[in-house]
Amino acid sequence: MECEAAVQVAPATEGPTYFIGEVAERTGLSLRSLRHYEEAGLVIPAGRTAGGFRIYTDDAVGRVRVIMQMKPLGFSLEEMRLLLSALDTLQTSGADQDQARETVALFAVLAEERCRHLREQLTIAEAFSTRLSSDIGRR
Amino acid sequence: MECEAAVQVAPATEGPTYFIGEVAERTGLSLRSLRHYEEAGLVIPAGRTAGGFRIYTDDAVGRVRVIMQMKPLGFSLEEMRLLLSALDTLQTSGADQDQARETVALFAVLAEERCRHLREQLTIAEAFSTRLSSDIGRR
DNA sequence: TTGCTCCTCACGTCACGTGAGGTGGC
DNA sequence: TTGCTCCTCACGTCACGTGAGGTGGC
Repeated sequence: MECEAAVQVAPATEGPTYFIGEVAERTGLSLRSLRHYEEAGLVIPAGRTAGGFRIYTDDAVGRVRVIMQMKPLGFSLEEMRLLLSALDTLQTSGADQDQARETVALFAVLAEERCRHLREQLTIAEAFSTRLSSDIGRR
Repeated sequence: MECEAAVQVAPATEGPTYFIGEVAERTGLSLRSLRHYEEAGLVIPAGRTAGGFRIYTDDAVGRVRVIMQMKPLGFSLEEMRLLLSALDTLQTSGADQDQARETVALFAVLAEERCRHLREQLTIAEAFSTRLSSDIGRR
């Protein structure tokens, strides 16, 4: 086997670290989803062990929670990536603050739209549920 | 080309008939979705023209509307097929009335569960939307 | 050393989207 | 006859699920 650059990265941040299974347990997601989120550039582990095990920090868990909040609103992983990136920029007080603020503002508008849509769907769903119940009773 | 049994089926039921485009317009679905629902056994056209055009009746439009109500609740097409079939049985007063009623009752329970879940998701989504708005304001 | 956890492919699935190339309806 | 609508493949996409075969962590 070639030396696949199994770099052991000591996480620069302090605090507890987790293997993928612990993150899955804390969030209720599958291992596959977490790996898929890494592939999509959404939740990158802070490092890897010498053996290749993903090392996550609390920051990663926080990002997963944002993803789980965006899911019901029907955002794509690519959209989530954009928002998470913008939120990062706002937090780290780096460059492109204005750009990031604009992106977050855009998502705030989108989120409200989707909330309205979700409320409509709930109304439809409740009507459907009621209809089914009455269908049973009818003879 | 072999005689592919291009059977011209005069719809037995009375009332207006539609080509697929008209059904799409009335329901807001794509042509592809309607064809997919036929493949899945959900919405079968009442017949075909000699040239192979799908002929839909108002009954089909009704079935599509049920599908669109079930969508927000996250039911699979297979589940929708089961429910539509059971509702058909209840309406046509044919055999297996009890079985059909049981199926509808099951779906009524599932629908209520899903409604609760949808309400939870809405709550989460609204909290997320609020958070985004406050993130913009913060400096 | 034994298990349990983790790893990377890589194909499968569900509900369609999206052309390509051809033909019917009025 | 001209257009617009419809037809059937058939491959693509998105967000993962699901093994297969192998190895790390304690």
